[in-house]
Amino acid sequence: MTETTTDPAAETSGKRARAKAANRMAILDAARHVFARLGYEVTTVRDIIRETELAAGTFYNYFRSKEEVFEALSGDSALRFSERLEDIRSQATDFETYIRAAYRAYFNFLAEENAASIADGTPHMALIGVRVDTPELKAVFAEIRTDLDRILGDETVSSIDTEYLTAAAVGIAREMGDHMLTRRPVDPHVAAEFAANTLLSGLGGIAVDKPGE
Amino acid sequence: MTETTTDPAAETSGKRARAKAANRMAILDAARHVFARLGYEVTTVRDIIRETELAAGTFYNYFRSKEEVFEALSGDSALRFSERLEDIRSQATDFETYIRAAYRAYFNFLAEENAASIADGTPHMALIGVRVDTPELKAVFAEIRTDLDRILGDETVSSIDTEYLTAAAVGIAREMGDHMLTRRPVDPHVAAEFAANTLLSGLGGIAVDKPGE
DNA sequence: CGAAAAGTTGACCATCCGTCACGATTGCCC
DNA sequence: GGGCAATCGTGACGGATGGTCAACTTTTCG
Repeated sequence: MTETTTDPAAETSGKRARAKAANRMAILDAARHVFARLGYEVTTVRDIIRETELAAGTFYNYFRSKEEVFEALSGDSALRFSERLEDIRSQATDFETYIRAAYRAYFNFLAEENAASIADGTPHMALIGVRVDTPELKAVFAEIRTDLDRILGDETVSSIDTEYLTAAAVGIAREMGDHMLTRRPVDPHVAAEFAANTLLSGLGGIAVDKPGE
Repeated sequence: MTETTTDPAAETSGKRARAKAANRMAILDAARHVFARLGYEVTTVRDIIRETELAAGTFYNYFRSKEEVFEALSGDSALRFSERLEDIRSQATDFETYIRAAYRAYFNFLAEENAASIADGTPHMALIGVRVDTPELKAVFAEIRTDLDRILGDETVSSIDTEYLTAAAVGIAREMGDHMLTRRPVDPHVAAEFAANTLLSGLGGIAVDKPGE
């Protein structure tokens, strides 16, 4: 009984751990706001820490640099999307179903994550001009490729370059996503259908433009 | 005869203009090297200027920041590609011909521009992790969209969302381009064919994988 | 309760950015 | 040629940021 608090993932075990979590969260929140207000490039670590109650030195107990904060934010985002992909993966067994569901999920996700920025006029991080490939993002791409490998392995005999196929699918999503966010109103459904039709049938799939329905 | 040197675009009019051009070129060359050697993010203006014979203050007579140098380099690159697109535009009158030629041109261009980086192991700027949308790049995208507007206007009756179509085409190119550059050997032909088939026919176009020829 | 551990603080030094007064070089007119 | 005005390069300087660290405060736990 020397170790009573053996809760592995206890929500708030001690005062120390609670403060640690709160500080980390405060820095991330401040960073989100400052990035949106000043722009990522010109933001300094001082700008971020000034938005909190903490001292300059404390920042470096949590992150090594401004870039690492960005990656944490971006990583969280990628992780949240990865969870949605999980559901899609388990339910879709053929290529078309998977692709349609994945694009729907992605464009909806993008619209939701940027809902605040869309309401006021704030340009969101995706549109600031830089696009960073974090490890978490690459991990999501790898998951998608694994999914495609599995699905296409069942479906077809000819060998397909799934690395390129994944790249094409991801490229369509990323580039179209930027454009979708600039439109008013933002319509994830239209974007998802367009993207899926393109990847499934190319120009032919989008030219006929759903005759019925 | 008071104005003898009325050459509008004279190559090297005076000593002053020659030095100006040489200095600008020296800074751009130095920047290219330093970006490749140290990485774009950590490079400072001092690092760039130290690679030249110039003083620190002189840098700011030519560029306002490191970012502006990057945009100049990237802008030049976009302009060079735009010239190739010019030829394609004038020759291609249908969608398939245009798309195939454009992808071939792009992936070849990408391979050529990064030939040096491919030879030694230097990771090139496209792969450093950031991707910046310069005005010149956006201009090229706008050109492509105009081309598609014209070609598809002739070809089909149904209205197509050419903004999204351009985004999809561009997204495929950019994302696949990154992957192409990581392969050894770099094969622009394969990449171009894959990209074109995807945009033209979607999965169907790449699954059958050219039976003849 | 008291000592060790963990964490916070803010000052500190090195570095970088962007500016600017000064000096040198060039263009130009007589 | 000679001399003046404009242009441009120079390098030091003020301001600001990055990252560190010794001292201090708070929590944990025996």
